[in-house]
This record gives sequence, structure tokens and C-alpha cells, in this order.
Amino acid sequence: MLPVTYMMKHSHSPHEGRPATMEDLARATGLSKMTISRALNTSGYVSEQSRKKVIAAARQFNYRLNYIGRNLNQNRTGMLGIITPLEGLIGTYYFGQIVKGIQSALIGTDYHIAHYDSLSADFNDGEKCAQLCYQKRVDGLIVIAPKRHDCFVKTFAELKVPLVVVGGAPRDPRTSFIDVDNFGGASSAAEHLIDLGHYKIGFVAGPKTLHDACEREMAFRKTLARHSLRVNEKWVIQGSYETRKAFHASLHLLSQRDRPTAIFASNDLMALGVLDAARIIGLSVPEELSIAGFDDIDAATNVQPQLTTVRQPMQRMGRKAVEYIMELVAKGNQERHLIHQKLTAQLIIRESTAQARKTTQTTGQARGVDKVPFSHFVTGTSGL
Amino acid sequence: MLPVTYMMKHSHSPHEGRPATMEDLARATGLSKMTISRALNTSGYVSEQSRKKVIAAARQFNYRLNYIGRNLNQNRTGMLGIITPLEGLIGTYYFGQIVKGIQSALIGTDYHIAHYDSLSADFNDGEKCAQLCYQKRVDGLIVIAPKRHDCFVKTFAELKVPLVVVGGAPRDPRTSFIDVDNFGGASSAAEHLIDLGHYKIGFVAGPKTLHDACEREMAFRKTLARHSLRVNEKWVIQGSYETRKAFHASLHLLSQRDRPTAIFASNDLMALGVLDAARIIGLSVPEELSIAGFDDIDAATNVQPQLTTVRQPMQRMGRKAVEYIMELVAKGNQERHLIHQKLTAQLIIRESTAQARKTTQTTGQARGVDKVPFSHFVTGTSGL
DNA sequence: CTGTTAGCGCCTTCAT
DNA sequence: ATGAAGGCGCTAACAG
Repeated sequence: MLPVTYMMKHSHSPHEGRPATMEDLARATGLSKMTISRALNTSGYVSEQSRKKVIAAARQFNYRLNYIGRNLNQNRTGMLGIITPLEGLIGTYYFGQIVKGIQSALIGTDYHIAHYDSLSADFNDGEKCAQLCYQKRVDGLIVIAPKRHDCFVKTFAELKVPLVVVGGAPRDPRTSFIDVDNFGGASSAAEHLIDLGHYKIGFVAGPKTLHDACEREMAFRKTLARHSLRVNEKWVIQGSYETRKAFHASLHLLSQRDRPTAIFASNDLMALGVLDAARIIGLSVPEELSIAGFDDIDAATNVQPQLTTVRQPMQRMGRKAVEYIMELVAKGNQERHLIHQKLTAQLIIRESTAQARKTTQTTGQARGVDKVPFSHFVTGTSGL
Repeated sequence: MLPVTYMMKHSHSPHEGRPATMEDLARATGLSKMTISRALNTSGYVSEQSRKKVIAAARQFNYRLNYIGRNLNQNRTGMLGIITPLEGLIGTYYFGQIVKGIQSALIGTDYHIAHYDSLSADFNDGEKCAQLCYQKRVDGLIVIAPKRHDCFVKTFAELKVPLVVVGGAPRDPRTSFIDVDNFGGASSAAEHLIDLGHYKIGFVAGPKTLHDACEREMAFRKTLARHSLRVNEKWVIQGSYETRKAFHASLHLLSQRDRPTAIFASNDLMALGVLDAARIIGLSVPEELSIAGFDDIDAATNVQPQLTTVRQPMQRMGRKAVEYIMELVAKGNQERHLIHQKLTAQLIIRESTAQARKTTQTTGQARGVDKVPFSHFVTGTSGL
């Protein structure tokens, strides 16, 4: 009786339960492993006859390429690490679109995505994340909109791993980043409102903790200043990038006697809140109130009136990040060429902004809800 | 002059730029690769002296374990595949919490998460996903709330890969799943409202395309029927699991002459919309309108009044899924023991539901907004 | 066009 | 307590 090992090594069909290897195919076809490899990868020269035999055997044994073997040979993992706050990924259009861009750029490559939570204790600083590369769990890293740059990105500068930050550009120039030009985008929105003749302009700010929110606010303020317009702090709402809070705050703001004729919300979700509030109050948009947002989320074109907003090229950021990382990985990360990109955000003018009315006098009595026919907003749900 | 290969194999320090291997450490310490391995993995016997030498050399050469090598040896990938609609993941508390549960269960294991989009053409059916296992890109798969069971989960039954569906339990019993008992949870909420003396109960439905939304609606209807209560179809709002649409529809519903005294929304986001609408209309909650939700999202305890709701053990589902998959993987997936779990959803009674008033007459004039002091809702923003 | 050799980095097995 | 041999599955490099 032959020993089991002999059986396993020399039987013509793979042992039941064990997936077939190239070696199995080699034995079955009487060819060598190399010919099998070449045939399956369509690389190098293989006779048509051999190729057919290999294909047939592969089908018969239900062969699948084992990537662990290939990866060891090629010293790569085929994994691209995405590092993002889980609580952020989940819940915002922004992160979703960036990831979507990354995914789309990965189609056709044999790269897959590994996901890590920057809020977890295991991945909350650069050193820990770099381990993923050192230990060959991933080939490169894309950090999406890190919240804390200090303990996170700073250390990356020294770690020599293929890495790029997307969104929330770090201050440290020794790290590559791809971001959107929040300042420019917000400026163009403010500029647009001013061009329309508005000079009483309100603002809905995003979370102070987020860099892009700050940039947008800064842009708003500077643009008004450049046009010698004063920012009325009573018209600046502190929002949180979400609809409800902006809605309630707007109710308050818009019911004031002295209210703005235009509002720039630093993201679309909040702009929707302003829009809802205006509808409740009975202010027609854009006739009595112009509203501009930021992001160009799906809902922006699904409301009535459609939202004037600033489009961020989120997916493009994701794609560019992949291209950059792939390039670094391909070059073995030898040339440490950094990139610092700020993609332009484009103003999209739709229906929610209009010329300021000459007649709009702030001295006019602010309309309370009681002046509005109830049907006005109850029936106005078509735009949802 | 010695050939380069000799240099590389026999120099005492690893070639510059190439990460150190155990072989490097072996040469540097004069020990064998095995001793290095044992020392670094604290497995088997190693003398204290040797261990120290190894540790020192590892530190000196900045050695990191190469997982590709280990994985090939152990025929595993250390990757757990998570398959979810990207557009879904992104955007809902639900997906986020499940993933969070998965993440937490993975801490301490050396498993990482690979993420795949079930909406992508590459992973939109069972066969394609199973390839990930066959090709050894992942060791197991967790499918989160697949939208389409037909082309997706059905095929899984035959594919013999470690797989479990979390949320959106498939009809096919040959697939393992872990889900929450939507029917039971929704029933208890409806029961609760009935117990409080309500008999005019409205409902905000979720998307018809989602299984859990259907289950909750079914439970609502059956529970009312069991108590011989008629469901007034005018009080059933077709929502989409999001706040705004529910808000606007509720404005309409609650301003009717004949309106319900209680509303059960099939998720919390929509319950918030109902709450906002009630506030606008001027109905006090819970005195004039009881509201119950489903999910127990963070906001449920951050509004005024706090929301009565049904808590889904989302994180626990994620954790259980991991435990199950790990077990399968550990056993080499030999015993194909299926699990079909429905975790109970717990009713959490808070402030948004109360005893039905005897005096609440539906014949009473529905209050229009014009009857409400404006300050009523403008100042009522504290609960946000 | 095909095969042989060798090695990726690790760990299991068996020997010492 | 340590080492030697060998193999996981694949492919580059070189021979034929």
C-alpha cells in the first residue's frame, strides 16, 4: 500500500475537498506547472493544443487561482487600505462618494479594498496604520478625511509607505493629499449671491471641528469683506452638517423682523433645512429668499426648487487617489514624489437663487406663520 | 568577487531597502529560522538567552512579520469579506452599527475587513462573491442586508463557502442568517400604543422594497387586527426611512380633521419627521399625539421628548456573524451547520408615548398652524 | 513552445 | 532547547 502522501502527490486528480492547484493540472495534463501558469495567465507562448488541454482540466477540476501563492511570489497583497472614521463613512454622502470613486478606479485591477476605522484604537495614528504596510496586509493606504492631523498624519511623513490623504488636507506638506478647493468653491457661491444683488446674506456654518467647514466659512467672510459687505453675526447659524438642526435654527432666523434675503449653507443637507424652514414660514424661494448649498447631493436636484450649489468632485478625488497610490506601488515607492492637489469645486446655478428684489425691504413686517394659508406648505410636498 | 546573490543570501544584515526576514535574523543571531519563529511567536521552547538575542536583532533590523508568508503556509488570508450595497452602507445608521459590531468582534483576532459592494457588477451575485473565497482573497463572507435575494443569496446555498447573511433574512433556508425579529419588535410597539388606550393609530411605512420594512408593516396590521382595530388607510404614510419625506407627509396627515392619536413610524428617522410635524402643527407630544419609532438611533435620546422606540441589537448581529464565520473557518467549514437566528428587538418606552386622552375627540376642529403661537415651535429647538 | 530550477517568507514535522 | 528539511502555490529566469 502506498503512503498517503504519495497518493496525494501523485494521483491524477486532486484529493477530494482540497482545491486543485496548478500542480494538479500539470499532472492531469502531462504538462509542467509553468505551462499551466502561462496558459491560464495568457502570458508567454503556449500552443493552442496545450492551452485547450489546460483549460479543459481547469474546468474539470474546478480550478481557481490561489492568490496567496501569487502574492507571496510577487511580494504584494492586492489590498488597498482605506482608513476612515467608521462613524463618518457611515452616514455621509461625502465619504460614500469618495469610496465609490475608489471602487470604480479599482475595477479591472486585481486590487481589493481593506477597510480600517481611524477611530479604533488600533488604527488611530500613523504608526499603527503604517504597520499594515510593513506587515504586508496592504500595499498602500488612502486616508479619508482624518479628523485629527496631529497624531495621525504628522507621523506619516516619516513612514515611507505609499499613502495619500483624501479630503481634509493636512497642514504637513510632507504628506501627499488630494482635496477639493473648499475656499474657492465657497467663494464662488458667495460671489454668485452678491452678483445677484444680495447684500443681506446669511450663513449656515458646519462643524467647527472640520477643516473644510472652516474653509467655507472663511471664504464666505472674506468674499463679503472683499465686496465691502458686513457679516451680520445674527445671520450666522452654527450648524452640524445635518438638516434638522439647520431647519430649526432657520425657522428662528427667518421669522426675525430683520432677516437676510439670501442664505449660503455650507452643505446641501443644511440648505434643505433652510428650504423647509422657508416653506413653513411662507417665504417663497427664490423670490423672497435665495438659498445656496455645497456638495451637490442627489437631493439637490430632487427638491423644488432645485438647489443652487457647489459641486465637489468627490468621486474624482477617490479615483485620483487610487491612481496615485497605484503609481507609487508600481514604482516600488522608490521615488517619493509628493502631490498636493486641490481640485476645483464648481458652482452649479439652479433655481434656488435669484436676483435680489429691489422691493424686498427688511423693514417690512416679518411674516408670521399665521399669515400663510395652511395649504401653502401642506400641499407643497411634490418636490420631495 | 562574490556574486550578488551570494552577497544577499549571506551578508549579516538585510540588503538596504528590503525588509528584514526571519532568515536575516537567523543569520544575524547565529540561530536558525525556527528559533526566530518560535521566539517571535512565543510558541514552543526558546531559551531566555536566545529570545533576547532575537528580540534585539528584530528591533535592530526593524523586523515585521510578513503575513503573506504566514498566510500561504497556513492557507488562509486573514480577510473577512463584508458585502453590502455601498449606497446603503453609506447613509444609514443600521449598516454602520452592524459593521461596528463586526469590527469590535475582530479586535484581538488577526482578521481584517475586506469590503465589497453588492451593487457593483463584480459582486452582485452569489457566484461572484464566492469566487473571493475560492481564489483565497477572503476566508469567509458576511453579507449585510442584501437587497435582492433571488440572484444573490439563492445561489449561495450551493457554494459551500463560509457565509452568513446579516439583516434582511433570506427566504432560502439553506443559507445561514442572523436577523432581528422585526415582526415581534413592531408588534410590541403597536401593542404598547394599544395598551395606552389608543385606537386611532397611524403608521409610517418604510420602503416596500425592504424586507424588514414589510415585516414591520405586517406586524402593525396584524396587531391591530388582533385587537379588532381597523387600520385607517388614510393614516398610513408611505415613507422612505428618512426624515424629510415623513415630515412633509405628516404635516398633511396631522392637519386633517380626523387624525390619529398615535403614530408608529417604522424607523426613528421618520419618527423624528413626525415629531417635527407635530411641533409645527402645534400638537404636543405625547399629550396630544403619541409617537413610537424603531431602531433606537442616537437621536432618539437627543430629542425632546425622548422617543419611545424599538431597539435593534445591530452591533450584536455583527458580532454574532463574526463568531459564526470564525467557527466555520476554524473547522475548515467541514460541518455545514446552518444557523437561522432572529434576535429579539426590545421595546424602549420613553417620553413620546402616553395614555390616550379620553377627551381627545377626533371630531374636534383640527388645529391649523394659524392657531398656534409662532414662538411655540421657534423656541422649541432645545431638543436638538 | 516547454520544462527545470529556484525562491518568495513562514511554519510543521521530525530529528537531535 | 534547537536545527534541518520540506512544502504551502505561484511565477521569474533560464535552458532547452
